[in-house]
Amino acid sequence: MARELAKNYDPKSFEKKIYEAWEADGDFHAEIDENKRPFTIVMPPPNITGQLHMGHALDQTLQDVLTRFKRLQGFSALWLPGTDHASIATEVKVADDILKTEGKTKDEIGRDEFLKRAWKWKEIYGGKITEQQRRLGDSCDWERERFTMDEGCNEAVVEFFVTLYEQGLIYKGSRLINWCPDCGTTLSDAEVEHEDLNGQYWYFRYPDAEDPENPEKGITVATSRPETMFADAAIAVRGDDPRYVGMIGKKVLIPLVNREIPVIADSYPDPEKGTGAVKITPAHDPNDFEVGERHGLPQLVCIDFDAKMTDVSGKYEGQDRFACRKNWVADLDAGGFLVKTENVVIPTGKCYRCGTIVEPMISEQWFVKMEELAKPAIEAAKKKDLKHVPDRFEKTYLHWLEEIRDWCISRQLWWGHRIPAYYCDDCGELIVSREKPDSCPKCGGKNLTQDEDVLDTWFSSALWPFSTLGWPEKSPDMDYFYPTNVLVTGYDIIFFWVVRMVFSALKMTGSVPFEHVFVHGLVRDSEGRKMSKSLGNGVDPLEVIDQYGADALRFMLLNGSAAGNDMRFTTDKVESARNFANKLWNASRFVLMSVPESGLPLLGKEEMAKLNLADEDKWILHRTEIVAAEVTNNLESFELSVATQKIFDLIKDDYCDWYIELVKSRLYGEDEEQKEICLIVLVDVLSDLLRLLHPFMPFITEEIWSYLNKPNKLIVDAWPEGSDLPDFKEENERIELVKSVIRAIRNIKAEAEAPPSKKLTAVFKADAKKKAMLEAELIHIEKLANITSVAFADVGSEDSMTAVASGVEIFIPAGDLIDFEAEKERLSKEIEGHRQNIKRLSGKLNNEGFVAKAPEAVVLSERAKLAAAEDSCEKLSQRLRALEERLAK
RNA sequence: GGGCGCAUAGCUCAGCUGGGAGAGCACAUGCCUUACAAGCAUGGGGUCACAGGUUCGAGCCCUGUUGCGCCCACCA
Repeated sequence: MARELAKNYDPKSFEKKIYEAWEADGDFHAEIDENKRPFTIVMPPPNITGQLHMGHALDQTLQDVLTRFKRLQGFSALWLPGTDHASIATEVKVADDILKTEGKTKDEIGRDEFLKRAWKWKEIYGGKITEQQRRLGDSCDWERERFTMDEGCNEAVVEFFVTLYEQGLIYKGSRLINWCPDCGTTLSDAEVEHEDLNGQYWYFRYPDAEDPENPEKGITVATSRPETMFADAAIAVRGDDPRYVGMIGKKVLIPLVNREIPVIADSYPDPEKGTGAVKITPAHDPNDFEVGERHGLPQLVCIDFDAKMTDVSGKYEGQDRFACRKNWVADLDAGGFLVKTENVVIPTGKCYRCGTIVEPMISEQWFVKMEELAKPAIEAAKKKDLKHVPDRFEKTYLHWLEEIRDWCISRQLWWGHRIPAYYCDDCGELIVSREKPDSCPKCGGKNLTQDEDVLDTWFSSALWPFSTLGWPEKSPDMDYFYPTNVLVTGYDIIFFWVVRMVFSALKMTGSVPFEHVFVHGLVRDSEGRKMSKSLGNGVDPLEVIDQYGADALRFMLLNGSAAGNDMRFTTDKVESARNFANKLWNASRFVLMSVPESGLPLLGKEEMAKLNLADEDKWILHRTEIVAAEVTNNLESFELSVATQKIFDLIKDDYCDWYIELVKSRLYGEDEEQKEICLIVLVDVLSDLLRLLHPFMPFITEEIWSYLNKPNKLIVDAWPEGSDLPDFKEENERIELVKSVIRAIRNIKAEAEAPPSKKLTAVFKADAKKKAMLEAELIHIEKLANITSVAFADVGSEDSMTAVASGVEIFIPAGDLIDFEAEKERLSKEIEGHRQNIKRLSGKLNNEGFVAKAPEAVVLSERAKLAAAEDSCEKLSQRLRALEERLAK
């Protein structure tokens, strides 16, 4: 062959070139093709603010493997990429950037100008991440790339919002919400992270309104947030709590404030907790809010949106909530109202973006009513229309849906989809509409103002699997590619995103958005810690790619971690993957070097079977076929790491370590016909290996493929689907026998520390059948075990080292190399091993239960093992006795 | 308070529906053998956390225990 592979495997020299060729030729582009079956994955859109990290690398690699596999299988495989506008995260970054570079705040710059900057940001950083994805080898259809805030997505969001509103599933209301004082916006429940903080309970006495000076009277309550006392509306106790039954209906005073509040009976207080009496602050606690609703209590607000105290807090007005807490407690203590304190762990809600402690606030916001929407999503999982892989994650999914509360979707931000609601400036009428109305339908006024707020990012992400395919239009893509097949994502995002996509899709498209949810874990650092910016322990995938190549990184991420489990990133593993790539490179180089200038005839499997194939040819063809079938199976069941391991073994062990070595004698021999035959097989099997490995290591396989004079590129070639080759039973048996004999001889020689240059011969004692098998393969044994000559005899010379392999007794006359004491020990150890094996097996076979109940095949195979062990044991024992006699002399 | 995961070779981890444990790295020994020293060959090393149970048979299924980790939770 004219071209030879470069001497060294250097991924840098071809990865970029290969990717550009794929992209330029449109190999990633999926067309609607009625002759093909569709396969669709919609990519979880990375945030435009982000850099590609190891988590992305894993997530994307998994998707790419599935996509490339299906593409090779002949599907019209669509992997649809895109990025997410990431409302809060981006807004914070852009605002920081403006403050840093221009010294202006968001408000100073104004909404319109801010949005212009944000779009510019998007152009710069959104493009960065897609460049990084190209480095990884992502075979996604860039022609269909989308953005969660592009026109189509906006249309989908408006349609979704208006539809839900019209059906009464979106409402605006004054409810208790999570407020981040730092980000200045509401958060959904999912955006609040819980952390246990050391805190305390303060026990304060609320004096009896009728006898305020009497320290024996009144009610003591515990609180972890004393600063909310200014907004207390009642003290609640259980109606049947004997301690407080007499107080119900009476009034107490908020200490120092001296405002009267009632003592009410409610089911909420738990007599076991605290003092059994609870202060009720409807505007600052979700439970209290509900109690307040039940009893018609006033909703006083003592903390404002900046986390500062309001005017109901008297002299504390304007103080920060935590500063006030400190001062207020001191004042209460001085006033004699502090009964005691108790150190406790307080579960605290924090903003998932900035870590600020979330303040529950009462506020008028937009909500999605969840109960009705959640039901079909629960059903879909239970009916297995939606399948989680591994299935344990279904629990996470169901748990979230079953506990779900109404979803607060309005955000006090600018960067995002603006809520399609309009207010009439004249009469205050609220209009929700797909288009901005010309006039107020109620009063005819022309002055309409759109709601200032934008929607939660996840409100648009929820539509991603279908908004990207053209919905709400009845697009051909929707008909063909939807519902999608697989969603690949980390377990940390199931409730943020997966549940929302499912219920949104069921509502709007009438079907689940994807059939499988393929869940993966986190990539941790080498010590098992989460990679994080603050720890500075993140590993940049691009640096790894620069050093080892994208294929090595991908292979490392895929190999040796079970689905859904976290994995550790170590350079060891990347190196090992790179070494494997190097192995394949060199094996291919060897094959290509051997192919003649004139080329080889291209034969199909059936034609090849008619050639005068050697045993090893048939063996490797068979092995490849078996592994191809297994790997297909593994990939279809999402067992990607098992699949990589099998391909690894096939290439390294079977092809490189055995087949290539077995074939060398013919390749370097004189028989031109045999030379050509083994080259045909070498190339054919190599082609299949490249096909099998391509989804995992796309670059190196495509690069090597380009040297094989194939009519098309590997990426669009075909998956090895199996053929009608016979099973080559006898040939395989012969090769396995040869392998085991070679291993035994190598073992003996290694034990004797014989250098390979030492000329040694071998004598075999074998029955007629095995003798015939071995005679047919002698050349291999001589070459691979480094033996100068082999003879068959009934007994080996006394100064031989001995082993038994598959019933063949092997004698290596080693003369001066033998240390007889060591040889004796070696034999004894070997015999002991066999004896234990015999004991175990015969025990098993003497067990009537086993013989009666175990499958026949198992019994037969155990019998065969026993016979083999007895045979080996017997032969080695004879040998040992002879050795001992000789030593005795 | 509820749920989930993990415990297998010195280290990092595989092990599909139960039929006597594998890989990579590390270690030891011998090799520059014309694809590969980013390599080749060979070897050592495991009561599969513990205790019960089911089964002819358990790393795998059931129950309990211990240790580590994660998630959820309205947090007097």
